[in-house]
Amino acid sequence: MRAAKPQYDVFQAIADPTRRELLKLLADRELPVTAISVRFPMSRTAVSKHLRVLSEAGLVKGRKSGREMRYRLEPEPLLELKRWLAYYERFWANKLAALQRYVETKDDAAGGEEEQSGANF
Amino acid sequence: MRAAKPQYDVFQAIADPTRRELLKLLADRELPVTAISVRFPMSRTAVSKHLRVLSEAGLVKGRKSGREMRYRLEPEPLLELKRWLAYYERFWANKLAALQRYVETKDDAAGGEEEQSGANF
DNA sequence: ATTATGCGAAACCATTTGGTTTCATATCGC
DNA sequence: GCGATATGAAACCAAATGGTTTCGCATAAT
Repeated sequence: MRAAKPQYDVFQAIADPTRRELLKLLADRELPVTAISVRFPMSRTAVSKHLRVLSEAGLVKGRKSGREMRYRLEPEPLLELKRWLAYYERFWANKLAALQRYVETKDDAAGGEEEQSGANF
Repeated sequence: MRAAKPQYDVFQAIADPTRRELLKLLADRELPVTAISVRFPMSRTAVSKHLRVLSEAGLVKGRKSGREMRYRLEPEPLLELKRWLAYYERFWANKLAALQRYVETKDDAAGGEEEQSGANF
C-alpha cells in the first residue's frame, strides 16, 4: 500500500507548531477548511498549505463533501514516531532509575550499571 | 543566569535526518566532532552546525576535552516528545491494534528509517 | 618555538519554507 | 441561470535552513 514516496515525512510535518495545532484540532473532529482556518492567525490558503503537508505525511485525510473539504486526523504515521522514540527510552530509563534508587533509599537494586557519564541527578 | 531561550525545540531538532543520525550515533558513545563528521557526507563545519542545533534543543551536550569537543546524547528533551505523542495514543488505540502489534514485534531498533541523503555507512 | 590539529564563527550561497494575494473552478442557494 | 461560497493552484516574497569556504584561536605534538 505504500504508494508514491511522500515528500514530507512525519518528522518534518510535526516540526511546525501550526501543524501540531492542526493535528490537535482535528483529533476528534472532522472539519472543513474554512472552519479550521478561522481559528488561526493566517489566511485560509496558508492553512490549506499546512493541511497539504500533513496530508502528504499521512497525518490527515480530507474527504470532499459537497463544495467543502473535510479533514480529520489520521494517526497511523505517529507510530513511526513512537517507534523511533522507543529506541531512546533505555537512555533516559537509566537516569530515571538512578533517580528512583536515590529517592527510594531501599536495598533492592542489584547491580549498579552506572556509566561514566557523570551523574546529572 | 538562566540560559537564553533556545531557538530550536525538540520537534525542529529531530526533523532533519542528519540530526536524527547524530542522535543515534551519540546515544551510547561520546565522540569529538571530527570523529563524528567523518561519518557524514558533508563538511565538519556542517556537522558542527547540526550539533549546535541539537545542543540548543538540549538533546546533546558537549564537553571540552583538551582541544576537542566531545558530544553525547542528552535524552531528557525526548520526554516532551513522548508526552506529546501520548496524547494521540487513544486515537490509534481503537482502530490500529493490528498495526501496533506489527510495529511492536520489530521494535528492537530505531534504525529502520534513516535514509540519509546519498551515503550509507 | 614552531607546526599541526580540532573546533567554531563568519560570510556567503542556493533552496526550502511559511506566508501573502490573486485567480479558476466547483458547488450551493435562490 | 446567477450570484455567493469553498477550495486549491499559481505567482510571488522574505526569512529560515542546510550547505560551503575561509579564517582565527586554543591546544597538542615535535
